[in-house]
Amino acid sequence: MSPRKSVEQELSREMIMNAARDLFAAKGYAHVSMRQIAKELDYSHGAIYYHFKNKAELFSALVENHFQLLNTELESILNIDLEPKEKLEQIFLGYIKFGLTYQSHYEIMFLTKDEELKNYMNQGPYNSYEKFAESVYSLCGKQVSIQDIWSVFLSLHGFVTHYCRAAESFKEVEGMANYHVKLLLKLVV
Amino acid sequence: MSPRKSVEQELSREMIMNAARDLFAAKGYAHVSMRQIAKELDYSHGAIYYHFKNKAELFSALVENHFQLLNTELESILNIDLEPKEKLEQIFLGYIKFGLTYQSHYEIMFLTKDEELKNYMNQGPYNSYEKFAESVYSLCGKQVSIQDIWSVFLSLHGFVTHYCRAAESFKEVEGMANYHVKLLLKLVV
DNA sequence: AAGATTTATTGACCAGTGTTTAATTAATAA
DNA sequence: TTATTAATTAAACACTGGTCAATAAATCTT
Repeated sequence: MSPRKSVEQELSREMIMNAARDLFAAKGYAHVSMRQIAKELDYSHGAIYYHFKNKAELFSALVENHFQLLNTELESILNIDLEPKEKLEQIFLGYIKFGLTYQSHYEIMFLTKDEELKNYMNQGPYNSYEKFAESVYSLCGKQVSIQDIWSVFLSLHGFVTHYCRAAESFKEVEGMANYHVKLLLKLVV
Repeated sequence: MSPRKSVEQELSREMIMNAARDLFAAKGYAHVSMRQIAKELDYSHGAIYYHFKNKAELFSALVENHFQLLNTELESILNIDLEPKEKLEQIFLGYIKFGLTYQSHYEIMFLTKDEELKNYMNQGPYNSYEKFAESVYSLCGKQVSIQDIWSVFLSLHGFVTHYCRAAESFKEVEGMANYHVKLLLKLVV
């Protein structure tokens, strides 16, 4: 029996999450096994259960993380010193950039179909949208309706979703993204 | 051993596809087994293999079907006697309606992540988009660019995708759909 | 009615799954 | 140095999955 290996860095929740994230994103929740994740890390699959109760909990820890990241990104754009309209544009673009830069995250956050997982999801999507909507609302003055914001959000979501499925990087579609954003901007200002 | 049952209607490709469609849509490709499909039909799992080579082939037969249906729907809207602008609106709305009425189909057509399945997909999505884009182009005159059409398509796609994931019926979101469509219409006329 | 053909059932195979458990070892504290 | 604790492993359990060969029944053909 091969003994517990002596390593400088023990297995950690973070290491597991990093490995799991990529796998989940690439193949989807159902197609990734605990054994695969463990293999990626060069540990035995049982080891993961020391750090996470089960597969679903590991997954939901990822989701939690990703929504935080999105919120941070949006927040930081909000803090840049720009004209409202410019800022709005950057928010739109920032949303797309986030989605396509962290496709793995985005898939997990918004494109998960699995019923079992939905039970593990919390307020994440709702909170992130709230933040987005409030930002947009405050940047456009009053002449924009809640519905308009929602429509714009869905339109951005459509862009990200499509290119996520095609697995294209943000760089590859940056031109298109700029165009899309400029077009949508017309709807709210 | 229970004998082969005598029925007035033998198992057919169509019957299998009908059962499979709903299951695939509800749970996704990976979560549906040949045994489940068979159970739904009250046949043994082996029977399906007489009609389809394997699971992937059954799935791709569905996809083929669904794109045809979408094309037919768009075609029939095109043939209604309406003002260009009205027609355009109906096309947009028709797309959403299709997506949410046949959520099963839509999932399979545009939201399938599975790599294995992608190999089985043909020109379906491309052809359907072509039809959509040409219709839009011809209905708006020349002042609309290819890029604009693509952006609008992605925006419709975003709407459908979101409500597909939430599993809401077209009736439930019809008001929202109308609003979304009217908004997008501003971008092309 | 007999035989040939088509369609279904069964059961087995093998590969894979999430999870739990009992060892077992490495690191740490006393 | 020893005892203790934390981390890891291998093995087992109890499944589910797709696929297919053997077999049987129903139907069609003659």
